[in-house]
Amino acid sequence: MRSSSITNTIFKVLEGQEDHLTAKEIYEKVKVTLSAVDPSTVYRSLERMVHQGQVSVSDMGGPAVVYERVTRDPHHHLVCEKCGKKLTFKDGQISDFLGQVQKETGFQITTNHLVLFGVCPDCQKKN
Amino acid sequence: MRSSSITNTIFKVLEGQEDHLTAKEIYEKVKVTLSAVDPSTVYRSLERMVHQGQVSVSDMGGPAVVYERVTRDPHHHLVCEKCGKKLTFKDGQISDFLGQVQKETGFQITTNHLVLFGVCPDCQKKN
DNA sequence: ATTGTAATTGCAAATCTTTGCATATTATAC
DNA sequence: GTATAATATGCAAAGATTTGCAATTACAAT
Repeated sequence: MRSSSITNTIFKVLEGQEDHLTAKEIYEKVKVTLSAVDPSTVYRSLERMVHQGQVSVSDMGGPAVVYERVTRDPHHHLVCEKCGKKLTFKDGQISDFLGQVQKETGFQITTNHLVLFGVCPDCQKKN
Repeated sequence: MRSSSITNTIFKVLEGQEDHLTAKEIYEKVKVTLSAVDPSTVYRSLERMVHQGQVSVSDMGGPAVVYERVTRDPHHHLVCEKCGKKLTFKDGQISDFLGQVQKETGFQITTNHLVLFGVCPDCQKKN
């Protein structure tokens, strides 16, 4: 596997960021360092990194899917549809569930960043 | 809630279809009936229908997210990353899991069409 | 029926993302 | 090191999706 300059720049952008970023946001931030970079290059690099499992892509209910660096410490989210509040799960319970699915289906599960949607307690009260 | 002509046409398109459809595919099919319809209208209607819980939207690993009519009989998928093979779960085990999440978090879970990714047994052997 | 209000639609333009192709870069084998 | 093959990049163009705004349509209350 070759290591390209853009790949490294994308990694840095993702690491320097607490939140998840959309493809366009990543392109904007990469452009600060590599001002001549073409959007298509960033989009293609992201696609490659997702395919290689270095980066996860998820629909978090926002206007576009978001990307995040995959780490050794998987986590998952529960997002409130009404107010956007985000809960983060540690992997424990989720991976038990995924392990069970794996056992029953024979599939080797690769999902590493699950996003569930719901309505949080506060928003439930408001109805 | 008012019922628009486009909403009904989209429902018919989704019902007459076994598979999941992308927004663009839905637009193409709606245009057969309503030839003058604007793409933006279809995209906005889909967004509305998702927001109202009539339609689910999921990333199934394809080039774009896909839409499906929500029914009383929820189901979920396990998709092979390598060959695209799709397994369909009945709601049983998944809803147990979601129920548990609901109990632990207080969130009322609205996720009605979960998609997990993995590598199927056949593709595992090929490595 | 008429009026007032809110939701829906079409149009045009903007924005975001993808694709085809030629060039450049990197890795591999000799 | 040189040749060869594979991968990555930029550019331009095409395609998909979103947005702003004005006009239309549906609904509710009178």
